[in-house]
Amino acid sequence: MSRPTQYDREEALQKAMLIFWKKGYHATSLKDLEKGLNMKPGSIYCAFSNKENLYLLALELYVGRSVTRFQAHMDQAASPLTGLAEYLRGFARNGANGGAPQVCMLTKTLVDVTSTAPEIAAQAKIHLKQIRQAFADGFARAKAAGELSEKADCAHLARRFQAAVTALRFELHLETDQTDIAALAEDLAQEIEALRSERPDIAHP
Amino acid sequence: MSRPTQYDREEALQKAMLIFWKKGYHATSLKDLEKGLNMKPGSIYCAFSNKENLYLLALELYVGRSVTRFQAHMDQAASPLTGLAEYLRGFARNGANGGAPQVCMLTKTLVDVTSTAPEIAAQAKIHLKQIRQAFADGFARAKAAGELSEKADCAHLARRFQAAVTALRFELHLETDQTDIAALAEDLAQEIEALRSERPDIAHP
DNA sequence: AAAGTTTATGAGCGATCACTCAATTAAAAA
DNA sequence: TTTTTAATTGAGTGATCGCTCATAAACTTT
Repeated sequence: MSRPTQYDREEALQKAMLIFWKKGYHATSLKDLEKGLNMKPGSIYCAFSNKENLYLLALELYVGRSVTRFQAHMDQAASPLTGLAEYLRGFARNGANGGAPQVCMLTKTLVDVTSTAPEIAAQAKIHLKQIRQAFADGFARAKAAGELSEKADCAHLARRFQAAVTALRFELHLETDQTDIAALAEDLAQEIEALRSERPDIAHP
Repeated sequence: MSRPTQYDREEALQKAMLIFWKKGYHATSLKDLEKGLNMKPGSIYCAFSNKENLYLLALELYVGRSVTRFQAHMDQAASPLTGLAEYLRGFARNGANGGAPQVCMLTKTLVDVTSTAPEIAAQAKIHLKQIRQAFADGFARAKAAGELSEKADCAHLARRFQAAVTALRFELHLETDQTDIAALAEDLAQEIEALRSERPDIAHP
């Protein structure tokens, strides 16, 4: 079976993700990665093929974690709709989810590479859709729990929710005052809670 | 007075802005600019000092136009609050303001350069604040017209409005279906109109 | 025309880019 | 131990990066 790898692939990938997330695709050089991963160029290419592929893998890791975190949050929420609203408030609390006060990596990717690396952009759009689907599932749960009107359009609400998340995370990126972010998050959270159906248990006509 | 310049400075600057806006700061090379402006490297540096300075000038041009366009829109609106709501709907209509279906250049800048070109990021934040102030002025006009409660916090509303614009323009960037963008814009516009005070002419207690 | 002044030119600067590959090293298998 | 197999290395690839500067060109003034 020959010589085993010296690095931990998962660990290297996670480091790469953080570097890419912080600096962006174009601004991150192989030198940055060599230093950050503590790997020589040859090893990086042996392990991850090339910069673009490494970036795609980093994106995948990012999305997987995001979805997992969101679902974990929803599972421990008092109710689906409350969970969604709280998810927005959460951005204002800890300084950010996972300790990284930044734009969503997918947003950053799409802004960075849409006109220069279309394949990466296409993949990022797919990932955004995955996350939006997770949000839609959350709204569907709220509907099933009678918190939303039967007529509520979950896909539509999910897009709006994602827009709110995007905007909030962009404010985090700007390092806007904590107070102002909290106020914005509170506004957006209340918009979600305002969707709560007044008649929680009416079946269709 | 010696040899006159061959190029039109304003025109060159506008072209540079469009190139930077499309590709971003890092991804735009001097070659791109040489081609786009039809100027040789020496001339570009003679006219605009360096890439960073040219970018800052392009940003300034962008912001000036954005503010002007917003104010022109507000001046011809039926009422301030209606104008604000219509401004959001406007993004869904023409495919974008000025024919450029993209993220706001300031958003793009901040995502692109915050961790790699701090001076540009700092300037972009100042510009964002300028625009937010223009939005706040719009809300102040609405308040003066009795469309908003006396207690309304214009600065706070302006930040929320700007967040809505950011999110909407990001959707434009994604080339989301026209229908979905229109639905999102309509939602956001209605949130603005929902602020309309039911008692338009009550002075303070 | 000649002198003076400013702009335009583009080959080329050193630095850095993403990336390669022949040589070396380290482990498992024989 | 020897052989086999794969991982690691890092100097070096050509391309491109932002940028410079000596020279040529175009205009006004004398």
